[in-house]
Amino acid sequence: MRILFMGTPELAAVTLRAIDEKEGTEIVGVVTRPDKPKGRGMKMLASPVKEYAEAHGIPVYQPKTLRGGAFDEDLRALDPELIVVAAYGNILPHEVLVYPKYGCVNAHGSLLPKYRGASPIQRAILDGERETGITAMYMDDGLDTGDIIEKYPCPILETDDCGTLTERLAKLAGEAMCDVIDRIEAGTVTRTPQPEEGASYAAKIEKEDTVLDFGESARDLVNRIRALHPSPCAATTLPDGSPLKITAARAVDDDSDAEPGTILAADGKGTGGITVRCGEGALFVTGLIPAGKKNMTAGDFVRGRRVSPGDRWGI
RNA sequence: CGCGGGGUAGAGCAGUCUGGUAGCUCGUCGGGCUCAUAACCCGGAGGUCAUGUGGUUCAAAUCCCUUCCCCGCAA
Repeated sequence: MRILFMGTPELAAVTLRAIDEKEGTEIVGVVTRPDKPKGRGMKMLASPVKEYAEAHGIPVYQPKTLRGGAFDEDLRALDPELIVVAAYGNILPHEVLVYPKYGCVNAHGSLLPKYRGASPIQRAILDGERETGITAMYMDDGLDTGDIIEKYPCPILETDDCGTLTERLAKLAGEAMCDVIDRIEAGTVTRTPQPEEGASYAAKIEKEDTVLDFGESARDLVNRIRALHPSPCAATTLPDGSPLKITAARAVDDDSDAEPGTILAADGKGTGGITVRCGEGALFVTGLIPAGKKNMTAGDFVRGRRVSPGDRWGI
C-alpha cells in the first residue's frame, strides 16, 4: 500500500518506523514541519521524523502550509492510497483529506473524545488521570473530531512522567496504525462517530503552565512535575531569583504551619531530598536542574550548599 | 554574530574582583566505636584548576588572549 506519512516529533518518528518496517507497506513520502532555528545560536534543527526519513531514503516534504493548494502538485505526484498522520502540527485542508483512496487516518494520544488537541499526554498526567491511550481515527475538518476506528488504552502509572508515558504511547501508536492498515486491507475497518459527551480540549503547554505554585497541594504539584518532564520541566525560583527546574519529586505528609514554598528540610546524604512546604502536604524533591547546570540529584544540590532549611522558593 | 551562566579530586560546590604552597560537603579505601547501622570517631588515596611549547609577572585556578565542550533564557 502506498502511504504518505505526516508527523513531526519523536512519537511520530516511532510510529513511522513501525509502519515502514511493516510488510506490504510503502512509505512514498514524509511530510513534516519545516526545520526551524532553535537553541543557542539559532541553529537549524530537523524534526525526528525528518531524521528517520533521511536515514532510510524516504523523500521529505516540508511545506510551510498545506493550505491553498501549496502541496497539491506533490500530493498528486506521490499519489498515496492512504495518509497516516501522527502529531504533525499543521491543519490538513479538505482537499488533502479526501485525496487518498483509503482516506486520512490519525493516531491521537488520548482516548477520544477526551483531550482533543495539542498536548493530550501532558494534560492527562496534569489532571492526575489513571488511564489514557491511543485513538485511531479518520480525520475530518475539525480538530481531532473525526470518526473513531479503535481505541487502544494504556494505564498511567504512578511512576510515569511524560517521557516514559510518551514512549509507551509511541509504541502503541505504531501498533495501532499497523492494525488499522491491516483492517483497511482486509476491508474490515469500521468507523464510529465521537460522542460529544465527555469531549475536552488539551491546550498546548505554555510557559505559565510550567510555573510551580506551592500554594497548590503537593499531589497536584507532583502531577505538574511529571506532566512536564523531561521537557520543558516544571520550575520555580530560588531566593536569588534564578530559575530552578524540578525533574523529580513525590508528595509527603506534613502538618507544619510554615508558609508554602518554605524549605522544611534539606537532606544531603546519598540521593538526598529537599522537603518543600505546599498548600497541602509537602513536596519531597529528589531531582532538579539549576540554571546553567545539568540534571542532578537533590543530594548533589544540597552538598553544593545551595539550599538550607528556612529558604523560600517560588517568591 | 539573539541574551546569559559554566568547565577546579568520582559527584555537587568554594576559591577568581583584592595573583603568593588547592579547600568544603559527600563518595571511596583502611581502621575504630557499636548488638547493629546508611549513625559517630580517626586516618589515607585521589586534581597538569577544560584547552594552548599562549601573553603579562619574581610568581597565575586567579589578570589578558585562543580553541573546544556543557547548560539556562529568548525565539
